[in-house]
Amino acid sequence: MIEELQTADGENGRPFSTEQELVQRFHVSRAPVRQALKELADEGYVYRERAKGTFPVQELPVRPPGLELGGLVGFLRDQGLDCTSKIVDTDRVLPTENLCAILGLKPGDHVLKISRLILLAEKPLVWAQSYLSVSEDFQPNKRELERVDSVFLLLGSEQGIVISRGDHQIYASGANREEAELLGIKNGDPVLVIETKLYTRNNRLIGWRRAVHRADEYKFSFTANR
Amino acid sequence: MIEELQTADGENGRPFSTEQELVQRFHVSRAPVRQALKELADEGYVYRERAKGTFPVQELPVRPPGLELGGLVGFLRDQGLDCTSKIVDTDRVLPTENLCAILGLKPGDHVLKISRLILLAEKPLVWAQSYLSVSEDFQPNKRELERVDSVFLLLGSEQGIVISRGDHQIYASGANREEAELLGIKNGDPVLVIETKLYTRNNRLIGWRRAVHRADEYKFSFTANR
DNA sequence: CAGTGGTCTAGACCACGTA
DNA sequence: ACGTGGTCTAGACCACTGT
Repeated sequence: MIEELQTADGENGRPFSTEQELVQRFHVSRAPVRQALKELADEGYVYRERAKGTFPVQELPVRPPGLELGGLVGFLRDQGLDCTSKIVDTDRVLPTENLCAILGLKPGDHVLKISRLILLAEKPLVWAQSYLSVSEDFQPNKRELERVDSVFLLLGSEQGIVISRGDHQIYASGANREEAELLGIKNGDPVLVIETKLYTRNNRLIGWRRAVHRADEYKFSFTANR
Repeated sequence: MIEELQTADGENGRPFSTEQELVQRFHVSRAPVRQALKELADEGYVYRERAKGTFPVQELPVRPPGLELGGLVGFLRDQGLDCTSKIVDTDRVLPTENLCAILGLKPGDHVLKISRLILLAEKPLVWAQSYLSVSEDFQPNKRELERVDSVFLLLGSEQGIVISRGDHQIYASGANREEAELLGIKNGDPVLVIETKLYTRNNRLIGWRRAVHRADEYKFSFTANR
């Protein structure tokens, strides 16, 4: 029902449309109409006011990127940008003490490390390192990883593990030597760091990700409602 | 109904609770139960799988801050932190050319400028400048602004204007002279900048905000589902 | 197969703005 | 007084998962 409503409301567009009208127009009961309107409201296409009505939100030109987990390359490419990614390194490694603490691992546990450089027009944009606490038989090679552009998709299809939530920390910092070298900037230049704890649907902490972004030319955009 | 469910599900807690059980336990029909469960799922307290059941998400200790619009001081204070704010400056001003373009203003229109410094334990943490395209009769003084900790609350109570959405851009940069001075850091030190376009419920672009955060000691945290 | 959540019907009453 | 969205009742059928 929601799909029909989206198109239909796009057509007649601006003025408004009450639940009653939609019930009659689509010959359905009130429940699906309400659900559809609820979803449209949640997504920011309309806003609703009790006793007043439902009003379309005007001129939302493009849907903002939002905060996808591990879909940056695909997103940028969808925008028509020349975005590629290159696996710097991937291996099963012993986590550092710090990482053990974050992920609650025992010393001796191994994690899958994936270090990836995302390039925009051949120029380094982001250096992302993911550490995943997953079974040993999930060890994709470089070629596979570069093909899918995100480990998380592979995790879903091969292991049935869905990353459903991320706790993000964003901060600015100065690039250290390694970061500067990979990103092609100078030591101490400002960088934007996003660190994310990754959770599955049942809230199991399954990994951690650290993404270092070039400060110039990169702005991280998203929309927050409410 | 949702409130009862939250407490009730907190009690019996871990195992699970089907819609049917809740219907019987609370002597209500399925609709409100479903709505309540939907909300709990949206907020990340439970996750639901078709034909399997509803499962509580384990150990969500504190609700993450999220991206409140203009509630930072209050939020930090709620955490028990010594957070205060100081109005650096407030006035009706002529927007710069750049700001005119962003807000779609005509030259000659005035905007309300509010420059505020947020301090954590007496030390500068964030410098936030808000520019609001609002009626002339809304001109709160410094005292009022410092009392409420956010212009947005005043906007709601005095003008009935609700800020319901923000388009954020986050990036790292080096502090310029003015920023460095206000934040007590050195010129060129990394800072985290959050620029936000502010929208009302009917999607009218009503203002713009630029917040410059000290890079050290400050991490911007939030949670993204899906 | 029985049980789950996802969707739907066809009603009902309420709180709240607008006129 | 009327129309709006918010909430609720009491049913129904379906797709899917587990046994």
